[in-house]
Amino acid sequence: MSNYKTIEAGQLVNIFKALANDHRLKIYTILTRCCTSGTLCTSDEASRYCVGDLDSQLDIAPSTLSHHLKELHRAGLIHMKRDGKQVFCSVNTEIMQQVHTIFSAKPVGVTQ
Amino acid sequence: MSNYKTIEAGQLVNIFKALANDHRLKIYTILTRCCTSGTLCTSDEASRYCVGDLDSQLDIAPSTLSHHLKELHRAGLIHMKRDGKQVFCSVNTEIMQQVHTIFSAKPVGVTQ
DNA sequence: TTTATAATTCGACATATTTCGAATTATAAG
DNA sequence: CTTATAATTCGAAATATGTCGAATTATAAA
Repeated sequence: MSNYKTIEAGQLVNIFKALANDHRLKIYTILTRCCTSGTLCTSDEASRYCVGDLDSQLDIAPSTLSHHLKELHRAGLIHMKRDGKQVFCSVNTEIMQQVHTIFSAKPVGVTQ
Repeated sequence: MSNYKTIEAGQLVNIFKALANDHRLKIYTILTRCCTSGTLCTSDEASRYCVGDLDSQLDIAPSTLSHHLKELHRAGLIHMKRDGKQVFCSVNTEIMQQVHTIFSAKPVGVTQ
């Protein structure tokens, strides 16, 4: 009935599953920080990190990181794009917006 | 440095863990719906459901529901208060507000 | 006090998740 | 073509989570 965007309940639970892990939440947090605190930033200049750069901040095996990135990607939380030998990751700001909406209003914007 | 409220990273992961399950997300969604769609509602009149009422909507054993409610409560997402033989549950709107904040701005409001 | 109702705790079992190392794929450089 | 670098896939092992039924606790009613 409503004409604003909603997240389907099944997808929402996958989003929470994806963020329900220390390493994945840290990855998402790193990708979410696009600029230094106190500086200005526009919403669409999300930061890009290649997998190797993330790995250096995480103390887990590359295969484990790869698995976690796949989970975040499956949930639609991040973008992944190969550029030469490297794969670059960035947040999906659109999904971020929608999750934001869910926590903002009652009744919640979830279709069942 | 900032003087607005933040959620500590460890708590945040527990919040996501709590919501990362079909049954628990449904419980939270039920509690979040304080009024019928289209009617007015003020933010602090969150609905109260007793455990038995939730159970009738969920198709799980009472012991399982009890376990899930404990998880939601541990994460700080819901309040639980006994009134006679029954225990009534309602959302913690303050936490809801804080999670909302996390998805609204970059850099995110998480202390590490 | 005894009985009934509401909810929780406990222990056991099944399923899912996390993690790693080894092997593999993708790409670029020599 | 061969070698090096970046990342992924696969299989196995350890840990965590979800589920139930039986027993227990809390409260109210008879």
